This record gives sequence, C-alpha cells and structure tokens, in this order.
Amino acid sequence: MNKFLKEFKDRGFFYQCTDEKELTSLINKEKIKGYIGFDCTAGSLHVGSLLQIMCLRLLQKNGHRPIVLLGGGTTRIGDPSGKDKTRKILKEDEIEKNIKNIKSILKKFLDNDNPDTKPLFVNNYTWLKNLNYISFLRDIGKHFTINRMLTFDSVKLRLDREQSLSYMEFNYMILQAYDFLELNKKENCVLQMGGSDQWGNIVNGVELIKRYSNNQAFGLTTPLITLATGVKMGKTESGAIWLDEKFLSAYDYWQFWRNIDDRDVIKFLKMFTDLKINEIDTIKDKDINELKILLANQTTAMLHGEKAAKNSEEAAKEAFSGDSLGSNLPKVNIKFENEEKKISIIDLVLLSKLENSKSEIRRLVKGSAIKINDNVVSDEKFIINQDSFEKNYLKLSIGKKRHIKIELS
RNA sequence: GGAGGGGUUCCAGAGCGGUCAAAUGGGGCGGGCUGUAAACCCGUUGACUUCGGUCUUCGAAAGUUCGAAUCUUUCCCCCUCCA
Repeated sequence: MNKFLKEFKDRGFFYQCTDEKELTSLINKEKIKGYIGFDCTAGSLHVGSLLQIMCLRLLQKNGHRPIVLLGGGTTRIGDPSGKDKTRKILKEDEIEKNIKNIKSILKKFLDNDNPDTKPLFVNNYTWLKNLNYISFLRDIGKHFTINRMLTFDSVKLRLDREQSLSYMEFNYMILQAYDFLELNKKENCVLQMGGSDQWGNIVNGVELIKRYSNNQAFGLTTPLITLATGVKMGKTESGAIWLDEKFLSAYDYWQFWRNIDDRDVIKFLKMFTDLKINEIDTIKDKDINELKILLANQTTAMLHGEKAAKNSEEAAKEAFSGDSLGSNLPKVNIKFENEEKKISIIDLVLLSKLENSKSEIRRLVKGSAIKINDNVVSDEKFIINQDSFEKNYLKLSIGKKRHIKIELS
C-alpha cells in the first residue's frame, strides 16, 4: 500500500475513496496535487476543520502538493449540505476578510518553504465570477441530470422536509464540481479530499472531470468526528474552539484538549498530533492524564507554537494544583476608580470579563463558586481592598476551571 | 386555489384571562464525588436590586380588560391535508 494512504488510514482519516486501487498506483508513481475546499462563512476556522487541515498536512509530508481552495465564490452561494435553511449571505468585504484570516491559519499548519510542496492557495471566485451563463450551461450543465441531482442527500433532505431550496443553492454542487474540474485543468490536481458530508459533491467533481476531459480524478473522504459525548467536533458548550488566537486564547485551546473525554484521547493523538503511530501504541497505556497533557501540548504547539504550549501547561499547573499565584495565568489589569481604593466582588468579576451579568455573579457567590486567592467568597457584598493583593496581584477563580490573575495598576 | 394546525424563555415542549419570569425534559452553569474524565447526586438557569421589590420577555403591531403568553383585529413567517 502507498505510504500516504497507509498513514491516512492508520491515523483514522479514512472514510471513503472513489477508487482506492487506482489512486494507490498513481500516487506510488508520481507526486500529485490534492485539494480541500474551505468555506469562508466564518471569520476563522475551528477544530471542526482541523481534520481536513491534517489531511493536507499529511499529503504535504509525503511529498505531494496541497491546494487550499478558499470558497470565495461558493460562499456567495451557500452549501446546502447539512443545512436546514438557507445560509445568510455575507457581504463581499466580510468574505474577503474571512479569506485572509483562514489563509493565515492554514499557513501555520503547512510547510510554506519547500518549493516543491508548498501549498497553493486559490480562490474559486477568480474563475466563478467570470462564468458565462450560456456557455456554462452548454459545457458543464449538460453533464448533470436533474434526476441524479435530486437524489443527493443535500437536496433530498431539503425536499423531503419540504424546506425550500433555492435554485441558487441547488447549483452549489455544480459549482463545486466545476471547481475540481478547473483545478484539474489548470493545476493538474487529481484529488479532492473532504469530510464525509462532501462525498456527493466530490463524486460530482470526479465524474465531471471524467465526462468533460476524460481524465481520472479521485475523491477521498474523512469520517465525521463526534466527541465521545456525542457532540460534533468543534462546537462546545461554551462556544466554538477557534484556531485563531484572536477568538480563542492558546490557553483555552490547550484546555480544550486537556479536557477531552478519556475515550477520545488515543484517537485524537493519532489524528491531531505528529506523534508516530507506533510511538502512540507504546505509550497508550500510560496514565490517562499524562496522555491528555501530551495531547494538549502537541496540538497547541502545532498551532500556537512550543512556547505557547509550555506556558499553557505551566498556567494549568499553577491554576489547578498549586496555591501559588500563577505567572502564566491570563491577566487583567484593573485600577481602583474611587478614593477609598476598594471594589466590590461583583464589580471585580465584571471587570475581569469572566461574567457579564450581576445576577449571574450573585448566583455564583451563592453557590460558593467564586474564590479570591483560593478563599471562597460567600458574601455578594464582599469588598476587595488593597489588602487582598499580594504585590499588586490577586487570583480570582470562578468554579474549578476559570482562573485569572488580577493586576492592580 | 380550498380546508385546517402552529409560532413560548439556549433547544424540545407545556400553559390558553389573574396564583406565570412561565410546568417538564435536554443542554449550560455551579456544588459534591473524582482524575481539570465519564457516570451519579444536589442546586441553579431573563435583567437590575437598598433583597422589600422593580423592569423587560411568550412572531410583529394595535385593541378589549382593573389585569393578557392566554381574548379580538391586522400583518409577517412556518407546517399538514385536499386540488
């Protein structure tokens, strides 16, 4: 078996392939180009896209060249797959901004130096915007039958539920297929990867290429990852796990991995770290918490750098075990606004931005959730003055997991 | 086009003139147990509060009433059945 495909499988990336045998023999013979399309609806990517990113990374590590397709054009249409309703359509400048952000995230995961494998970023708007309707219908449209399109899940589900599906969205799959054709023609890209929900769209592309230019192209999909708790990867209770530090700090990112369910740890070590498979096999019986820390360190380092990972680990150690005032904890500066140089616990929490509702803070105090320097605050009228600060610092904790350092300036 | 059903707090879903900031379940948050896990148990879950209350919410607007999520009118949006 091919090295790339073997590791692809060993790491749990594999779900379906359009023609595994042929792909294997092709990939054994030559270096290929493979692409994944990213939707540009959101301002950044979250861990839900991480598996796709890892696919590109793996492809690249095996000497192939990844193409990142930014859906600047298709985002203007909206993929109906897995959507109950029409997506809101974004403004042009928002899309442009999103593209920039997403691109910068991807660059962190991919090697941009090796000229042979360095990622190619393309925006499908560049070719979609100039399409001529009549010639598009004649050249491309003729290869699609409505009969078949109606059988695709993305369409069928909508129709079954009698939810409206606009003609615009109905065209999404044709455009995505056309993207693949375009990349195949221009870049000789022969592989499209994606989540299993993209299978239909990918197959369409493969078939279009076959019909249009009689070339063989391939599709490769990854399973849909759900956490052991049943939640879809990427979204947690407290919000999306963004890959952009502007939206989610390195510490919180680290914490996300540190808190992964026991049952997912090995699986995720394989999927989301660079640790060798056999290496993971030898350590898999180690203490589960050690493994979680390893997972958190590896994933955080990959995205935010070694230093950020180390700092996050330190901060966690300080926050959860020691009673020392962690130097790596997230820090907020405050100053006393009044003459008396004091502040109520409610206002302090408000300033810390850990909570933004006074009622909620009162509730937390009632539930013994708030601590100052590890001492429970049991009175909502508790006043903090200079004495609470050690060398201008104070540790504020909410619950077991949220700790913050308050600096008095 | 004809006949019906519905839009309720994060979600599902009760309520159908006052006792409703709104049952119940899920989720979230907090506490306990533990391992920053799972499971389980308990509490909590609109905002503000001098803890007496006050204010804003039940698709939108207007109205009836001492009083409306609950009744009326108009509007918007969804769904089911028939053609």
